[in-house]
Parts: sequence; structure tokens; C-alpha cells
Amino acid sequence: MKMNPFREEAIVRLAAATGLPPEQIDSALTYPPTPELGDLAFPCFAAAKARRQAPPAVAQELARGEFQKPSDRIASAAAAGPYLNITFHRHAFAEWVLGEARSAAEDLSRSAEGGGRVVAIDYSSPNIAKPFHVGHLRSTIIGGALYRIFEALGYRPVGINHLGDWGTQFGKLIVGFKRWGSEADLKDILALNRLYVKFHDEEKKSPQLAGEAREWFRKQEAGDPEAMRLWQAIRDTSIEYFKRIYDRIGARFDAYAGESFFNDKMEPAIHLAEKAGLTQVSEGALIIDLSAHGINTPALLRKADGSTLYITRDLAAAIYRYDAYRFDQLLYVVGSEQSLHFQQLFKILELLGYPWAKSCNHVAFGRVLGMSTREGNVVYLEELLDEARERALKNMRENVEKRPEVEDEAAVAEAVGIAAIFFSDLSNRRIKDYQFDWNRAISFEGDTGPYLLNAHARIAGIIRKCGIEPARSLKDLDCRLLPEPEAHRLVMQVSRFPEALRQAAEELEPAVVAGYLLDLAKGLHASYQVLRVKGEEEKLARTRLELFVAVKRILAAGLRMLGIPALERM
RNA sequence: GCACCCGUAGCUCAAAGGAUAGAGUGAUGGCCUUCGAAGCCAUAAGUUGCAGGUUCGAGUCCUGCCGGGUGCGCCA
Repeated sequence: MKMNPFREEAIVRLAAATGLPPEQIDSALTYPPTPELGDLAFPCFAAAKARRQAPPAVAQELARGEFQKPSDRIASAAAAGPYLNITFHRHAFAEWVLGEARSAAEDLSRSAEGGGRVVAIDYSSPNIAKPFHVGHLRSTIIGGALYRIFEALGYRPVGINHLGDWGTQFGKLIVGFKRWGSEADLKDILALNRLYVKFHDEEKKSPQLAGEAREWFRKQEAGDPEAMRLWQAIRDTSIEYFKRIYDRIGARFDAYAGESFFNDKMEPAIHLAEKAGLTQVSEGALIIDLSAHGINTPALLRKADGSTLYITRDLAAAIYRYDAYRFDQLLYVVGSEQSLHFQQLFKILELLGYPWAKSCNHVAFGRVLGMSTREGNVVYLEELLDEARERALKNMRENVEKRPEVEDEAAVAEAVGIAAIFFSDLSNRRIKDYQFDWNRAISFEGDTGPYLLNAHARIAGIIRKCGIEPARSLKDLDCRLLPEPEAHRLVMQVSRFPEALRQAAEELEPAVVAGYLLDLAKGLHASYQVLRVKGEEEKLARTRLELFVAVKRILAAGLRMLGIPALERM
């Protein structure tokens, strides 16, 4: 969708009249609290300061001067205290919006503003051999949403799944396998999980197990054949399991470069740090002291036993990623509890002299609280999705007389369940701890994913049943037939889609898109009793239908970005 | 103890430093012979944790408290 020419004209005229730079006016423009006041609002405080006048006087002057000139786009402007409220010729505006929505049917949101710049996004990145639970889901869906938002804005995103497939946890699993496991367990993700849990239980009683695990990981890093064989088997089993989950929730990645991929790249990275004079040996370990930079915890590059750590691999990975992708931004979608780790990492990159260090960003998100079964265990993702699907199915069957149109009941239930889970997560600003509640996460009423699906399916129903063919071209429409406040509200909301995407990308916050879609769906739900299509005069019916079609396209595009497929019937 | 994050309606959350702080949920009361009621409309609910400060203007920025979360050398 192109830049709004109505807004553009307002900016040009305000710039001419006030002498302020257009960019400043663009960023100052807001919206009036109610649509009756107008379609754009210009707060006159900055202009007043520049001219040493009172803001209301400036607003008056603009309304009586510059905005008296006739225009095809701007109908009027009125001073309201320190604000200048600008009202469009609404039929012309509607015509422009519907035309945009129509001509850009393949992808409404497609924009050139990203200019093909690369945004590398590290997300999901589960730890192999640990169960995939709801905490991993947050990274997966936030990262996936950012990926698609950047893509829509014309950036070139690269999705990287930095699998946790190297580290001491393999030592733990190998010890568990050696002591309590069988060969068959290597092929069974649940059995591997049990071994991992058992190791931790036993470790409390027998602390020497931790040392054994470290020793196995040391052997693994040294290339010990037995350790490598077991590592390979466990890794294969885990990846197969992850792919099944990703398939179910529609997660995709461009690269699966796990931590093990950087085995041969860690020593060069360590050498760089040594050459730069950053490192020192402390208690037998190789560290970087960052206390001069306000970080009181030193970063450990190498343990006393010679094996490497998480940050060593992340350091090598960042350097590799810049070489491979020449990214404009590198994003890490990882829980906020790791913020110290990323502070250290980014500071080290900066100290190594990489100018792109400042382009690295930790997209932190809060913890998932209250997430456990009756037995007090964490809930695995698959259980969660199954439960959501079952609740959706139950709901559908209870109201079967109201939903006679659903053909594939099971598929719809799955989609509704996923919409509920995804949206309840994505609708919160990511930094907040996420208070998980079964009833809320799987709720289908109010501000939920299914509410959005319902708006989409409702429009699909109108299109199917209204009895008229959609307009072939804009000539079949007459936007003067859309005088209702409900219609204007929808037109305004549709026009603001690109704005929502831009803000979401800027703040790295998919919740902005989620909130936007809720507004749009509310506007739709509040309008369709008033804006009837069926049985109306043909031109009126076509014009209203066209508006609904535009809303439907935006809902589908926005939902898709959040990882939620839209439904025609539900 | 130090560092980072969070305190907004009973609950879960919104609000680029800008107009009368808004939604959902729960509560109460209405709306299905008319394109789908997973919907709509209405009512009730607030000292934005506390105290200062900056600003024409602060829920938003700064300082100090209070409360909660997370992290703090050989896990990831």
C-alpha cells in the first residue's frame, strides 16, 4: 500500500504554512479522539514555539488561512484549542483506500521501504534433548511474526534456528543413557526427556554426576567417537521431533545452523579476542573482564577444562552471520532472563571493533508463568495444542445448528485452537511476563484469535450469500454511498495497516499488529448490521461489499503475519 | 548486595511527551422471522504503587523510595 496522498497533502500544506520540516510534521500528526472531529490532527505546540505565538492562535490561523484553499482531498480544517483537525473528502478517501486494497490484491502490505535490507532473526532455537514447551513457543511465534512483518515491509529476512545442539547438556544425557538407558531410547524423544529429568533428580543425591557429565562433554568436544555417535543419534531424534512440531504450527526457517555448526569457528573467534587483548586467564578459565564497561560479570570463553561455553559459540555465530548475510540488523528472540548474556556478547563484538555490533538487538520476552499440569509438570506444546483443539471442537459441536457450514470439522478445530494459543501470546507486549491461564489462552470470546477468525469468516459468509457479484472495477462503485460513521471507521482502519506494520517493525513488537487487527475486527463486527449488502440497490451493495472485501484481505494478511491462517468457514 | 525488567478498572492488558487514560474479561440489563450471536448495544468500575523534579503539557522522561520478577565465573 502506497503512502497516503491525503496525509501527504496535509503535510505539504502544513510545512508550507508553518515552516516546519515535513518529517517533523509527519511524526507530530495524530488522530482526533473521535471521528466527528476529523481524520487527522495536527498539534500546534511546536509551530507555536517557533513563532512565539499561543498554540490555539496558530491553529486558528491555519484553519482560516492555508486550509481555506480548495482541495480535491482535504475538505476542511477546524481549530479545536491547540489542535488543527483536518477532515478529508471522505468519499474520495474511501475511493483511494478501496483502490489501493484492490490493486494490491496479491499482497496489500507489500512495500518497498525495507529496500531489500537484510534482517537476520535468531528465533525458536530450542535446546535439543529438552522438551519443547510453551517457553520455546514464545520465541518461535514472536520471531516468526517479526520475520513476516519485515518481509511485508520489503526487507529480506533470514530466519535462523540456532539449535542448542552442543553443550554440557549432552554430557548429562550421555551419562543418563550410560547408566539407565537402552539403545532404543536414542530413537525416542520422550525416553530422552525422561533420561534428562532422571539425571537431574539423581544429581541432587549424587553430585559427582555433574563432573561425569562435564567429562563426557569434554570428550565430545575432543571428538571422542563414542560421544560423537551418541550425540549424532540424539540430535537426529530431536530434530525429527522438532520438525513435526514446526510443521504443525507452520514455523519455517532459512537456516538450521545449530551451535554444533560453529565447532570449528570458535577457536578463530577466541584468537580474535586474544589478539585484541581482551582476554585474561582467571582460575584456569579464559575470560573477558567487562567491568570497565559497566558489566560486572566477566564473560567466560573457555572453561578450566578447555571446553567452550554458550557465549563462545554465540560469538563465533555472530561473526559468521555477518560474513554470510551482511545483515542490516541481527535480532535474537530470546527470553529476557538472558539479557546479561547478550549485553556481554554485544559489548565484546563492539570491543572487537565490529561496526555492526550496534545493529545487534536482543528481542527479549517475559516468562510464561503458571504453566503447569495438575501434577506440576511443564506442559509440552503438543499437549497444549491438543487441548486447544479439543476445546474448539467441543464448542463447535455445542453450537452445531449455528455452524452448519463447516465441512472439515477437525481441520477447523485445529486452526481455531492454534489461533487461540498464538493470539493470546502475541497480543501482549513481549517484555511482560505472560500469565498463562488455560481458560484465557483457549478462550474464543473477546479479544482473541477466534474473534479475528470470526470476523474474517463472517465476511466470507456475506460474500457467499449476498447474491451479487463483486465489482469488476472501481467504476462499478460509488463511494458517496458510504456516509455512515461505521463505514468511515472501517475505511480509516484499512488505511492504517501499513502504519501498524511499520510501528511493529520499529518496536520489534508483533503485539502492535495484533492490536491493530482487533480494532479492525471490532469495526467490522460493529458495522455489518448497519451496512447490509443483501437486498440493497446494486451500486450500494457493490460498494459496501467492496469495503468488506478490503477488510477481509487485511485481516487475512495480518493474521498470516502472526502465523494464524484465516478461515472461510468456522 | 549489584544490574536489568515490570507496577494502569476486581482480573488480564492497551495508550510515539499531547485533547475527556481505553479494551477485553467478570457483574448487571437489553438485541437472533432480515448476508453467521465465537457477535452487537448499554450501565457500573481509576488518587496510573508512593514522593519529588523536568516541561506549555507526564501513565509515558529524570531522581529517590515501596512492591514483584529475572540475572549475577566455568548451564543454555
